[in-house]
Amino acid sequence: MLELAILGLLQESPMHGYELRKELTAKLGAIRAAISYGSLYPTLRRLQASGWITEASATAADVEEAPPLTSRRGRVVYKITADGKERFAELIAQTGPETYEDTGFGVHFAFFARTDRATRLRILEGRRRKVEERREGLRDVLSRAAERLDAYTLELQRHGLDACEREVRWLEELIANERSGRAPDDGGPRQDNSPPPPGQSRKEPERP
Amino acid sequence: MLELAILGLLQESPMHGYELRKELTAKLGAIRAAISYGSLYPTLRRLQASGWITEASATAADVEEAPPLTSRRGRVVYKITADGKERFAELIAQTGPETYEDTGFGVHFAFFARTDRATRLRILEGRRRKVEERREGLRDVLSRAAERLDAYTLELQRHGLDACEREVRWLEELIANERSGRAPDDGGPRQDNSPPPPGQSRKEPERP
DNA sequence: GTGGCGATGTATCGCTCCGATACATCGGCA
DNA sequence: TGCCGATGTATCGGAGCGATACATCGCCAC
Repeated sequence: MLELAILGLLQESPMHGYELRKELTAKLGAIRAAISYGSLYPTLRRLQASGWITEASATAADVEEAPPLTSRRGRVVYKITADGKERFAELIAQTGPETYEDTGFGVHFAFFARTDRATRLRILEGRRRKVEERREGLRDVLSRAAERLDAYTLELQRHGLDACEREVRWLEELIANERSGRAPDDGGPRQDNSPPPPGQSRKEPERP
Repeated sequence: MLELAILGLLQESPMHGYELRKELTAKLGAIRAAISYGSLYPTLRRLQASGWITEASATAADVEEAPPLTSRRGRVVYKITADGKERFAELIAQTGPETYEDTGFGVHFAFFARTDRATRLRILEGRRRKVEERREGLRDVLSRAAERLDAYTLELQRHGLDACEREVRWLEELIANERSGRAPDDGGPRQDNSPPPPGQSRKEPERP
């Protein structure tokens, strides 16, 4: 998942680790806590070994005349390669079981602007199915096993059930919007060729 | 976290691995997917090595007195020890940063019936703080960095923000109930000294 | 009766990711 | 001048997951 997110961000512009983490946090803040460096750096190394990204030290220009005695460690700027872009396209389009899990879904959704509509629909519907299953599981527990559980546990289940129901409704809306050709926050359908979907975004919405 | 959950469940009755997983799924279904055996068995081994639980093979004789749905199979039944109960009490009362994380909070909450009121309040307030911080982070992104993000990413943030606001409200209610001495789903206050939380539970609510 | 099949049951392996920790540089300001 | 918080790179141990393997049980179709 991290691999996908990193490739997606580097596609927008080259970055060094610290920056990458901040952008990652901003983009994925809704679905997970800040990424750990213990995940980030090893993943960057792996991506580099696979040839999806390259390293371009920023020291040369920055420090050129005064790097002397102290072991000045330059920032390492990572840049996506052509292979990396291919890899991203492959990852973003392929859907497996974990695509519908909380984190997996969130990451895929965060890059929907770079995903084609058919894939978007597939993912939204897969996620809906997943959340519906979870919802049914919670309903079962609440109706069939309620007497075995204490009041706090039941309250937890109720809260979880509520969250599931809300998410399903949210997904239904998104699916309906996709089918009718609207962007997530547009007010209505578009049948003309005016400024495409993005609402207030300055990023290109569909195939970049 | 798994350690705490297993000790908590085994406190109610001895169980074998498969059963434990099912109970775990029922109890924690609202906060996490089914536990993996790749986590469960190694943890059981660790708990056993530490002396918190003991292994009691359920063969012939055992099965006859407790004949649920199973038969005489080479199952391994785990049972909590006195040390294990102490360990559980220690874990359930101690709060660290991860106590307020999604999973950590959920597990602690699921055993609130075995937690004293002061600790319950501490945890609920810590969690509220955590979720509020998350909420502020999302608001910041939505107000300050909105133009940098595409419509889908923004929609994700909005949905996350909504979930945060809801959870804070939920926590406020729970905190108010705790302060006024009500169980999570009771209809009114209690000013006598009858058993604190249990609602309709048949389980003993406080120190067993 | 017997063959298959889904539920029950125990177990391991490789992997991803996290949290803690260490260390170094930078700009500002007291 | 000295301190501090933000920036920045990096590793280590461990928790938990998903895939996989394998064995037994109860039951129903053939």
